[in-house]
Amino acid sequence: MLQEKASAVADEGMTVAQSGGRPELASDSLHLGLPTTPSIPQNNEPDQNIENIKVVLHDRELWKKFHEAGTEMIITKAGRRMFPSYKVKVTGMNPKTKYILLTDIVPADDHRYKFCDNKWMVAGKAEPAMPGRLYVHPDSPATGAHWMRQLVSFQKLKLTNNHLDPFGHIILNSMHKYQPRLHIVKADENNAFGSKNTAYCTHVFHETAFISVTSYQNHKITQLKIENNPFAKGFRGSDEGDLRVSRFQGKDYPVISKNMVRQRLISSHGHLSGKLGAGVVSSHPQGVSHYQYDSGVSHSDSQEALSNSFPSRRESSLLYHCFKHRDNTRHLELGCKRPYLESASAVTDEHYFRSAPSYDPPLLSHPYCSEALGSREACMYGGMEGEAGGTVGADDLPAPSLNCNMWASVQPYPRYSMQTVEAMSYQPFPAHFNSTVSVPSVVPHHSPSMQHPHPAPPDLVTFTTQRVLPPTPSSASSSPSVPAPCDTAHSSLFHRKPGSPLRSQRDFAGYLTHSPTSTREPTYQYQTGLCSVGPHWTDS
DNA sequence: TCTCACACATG
DNA sequence: ACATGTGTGAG
Repeated sequence: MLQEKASAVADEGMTVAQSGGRPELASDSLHLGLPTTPSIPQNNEPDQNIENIKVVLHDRELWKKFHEAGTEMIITKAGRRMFPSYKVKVTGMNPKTKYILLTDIVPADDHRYKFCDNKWMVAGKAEPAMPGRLYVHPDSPATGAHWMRQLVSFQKLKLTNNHLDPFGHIILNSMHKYQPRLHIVKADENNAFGSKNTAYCTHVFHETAFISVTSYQNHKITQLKIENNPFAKGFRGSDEGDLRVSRFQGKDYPVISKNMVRQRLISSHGHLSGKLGAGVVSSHPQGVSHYQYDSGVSHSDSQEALSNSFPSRRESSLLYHCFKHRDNTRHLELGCKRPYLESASAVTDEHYFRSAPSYDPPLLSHPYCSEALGSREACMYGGMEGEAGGTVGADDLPAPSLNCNMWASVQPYPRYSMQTVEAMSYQPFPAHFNSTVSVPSVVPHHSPSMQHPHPAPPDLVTFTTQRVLPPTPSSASSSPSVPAPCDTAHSSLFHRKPGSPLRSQRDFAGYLTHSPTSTREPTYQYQTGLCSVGPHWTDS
């Protein structure tokens, strides 16, 4: 089950994310001695809790190795897991409070890349973002005690390049750079998302950024995968690093792959010196704080540690921000445990990526499906024929039986603004979401222009928050060439339907995304609701 | 660039 | 034994 031991976790270098208003370097030593806010009783101040949560990236050293070489993640039609897998150690939660942990993967910039001369180069403008989907950890919602008990693994999350993916996997464009993010949402029944005190935090470990590919480009990456991924053991050389016996095509003699040869020819080139961004922090009085941490890599010798084959703005730093939703509206129930949802990263228009070194739109609108399902099973999706035993989630859990469809959007915020979440308005999540609603067929992800927003579903949840300013302007801009933070983000949450075997995949064909909002609005809007999806994608 | 069947890996 | 996660290399 757990490949990793808790003890091992503690010792590994990890990037620590911590809130609380003070910036800290995410050095290995940090998370060990940090006191949790002493004066605050965890039981009384939920919002405080979320700020006290610390998250450490598991296996950070491995992530760093990949990062230094320019991490690549394979994306396939059927969905491919990430390796290294995304696992975190969480501390500082209120043991009794319930939280929902989820991840999403947002564009890291607005470029398309190509691998030339053994290095990644910008090859043009990015394709319109895919519908952003969220991967909700299958254990969600669960108590703080549960999450803190052991590593939280998102290893079952899968990436796909199929724009019409029916499995709920996270959809990405090949040859684009992405940044995984972790979101922790307080899901206490007394403070369900959307309620006055609901809060969530977003943690970003920059060493987990990667470029999606359909086949590995950099042989260094291939080797790292082979050397470290147990499933690729078969490709490991007996002793010689590069030699291996081909078991294919009946060959039984040592062979050297093309990649190896190519790689060797090009081999030596350090190139690129990544630069460690200084830890930067900024917080907003209103309750939103947005931190950027240094990776914890020593500034001295490892300047190049961060160098990696692809251009990157902020190497190895951790970005954290926490939002307190201060609205005074009703709240949603959080009873759904399902891994994938639409996220806030979908692109809306051409300006989308333009801005964003800190593409970190506050994402969530998280209307959870109603409670009808209390069990974990209930939340796993149905229609997972392709999935192993119905485990789509991170950890062997049964399929959900919910049928929810959500739609949400987030407005972009200015690049250098501080994050603030102010007003939120929201409407109750439709009850029928729980049941078996026929899901619309496909998302008309009218790519770029969101001019004509998808008609808002009758019942939708809308959160409007005030625009937030990114923490630091150029904070770690080691690469000026990579500009922009995402201006826009909108998210759509996807809910699977109950495990109805027959309807499975097809019915799911659509999740949706689409954001009606203009990129210039000063506020964010999160909307959720049922929506139908259009049949075509203009992918390109 | 991308897709597929394949041998071999985990669990 | 089975289901499923790997990179390969031809197409």
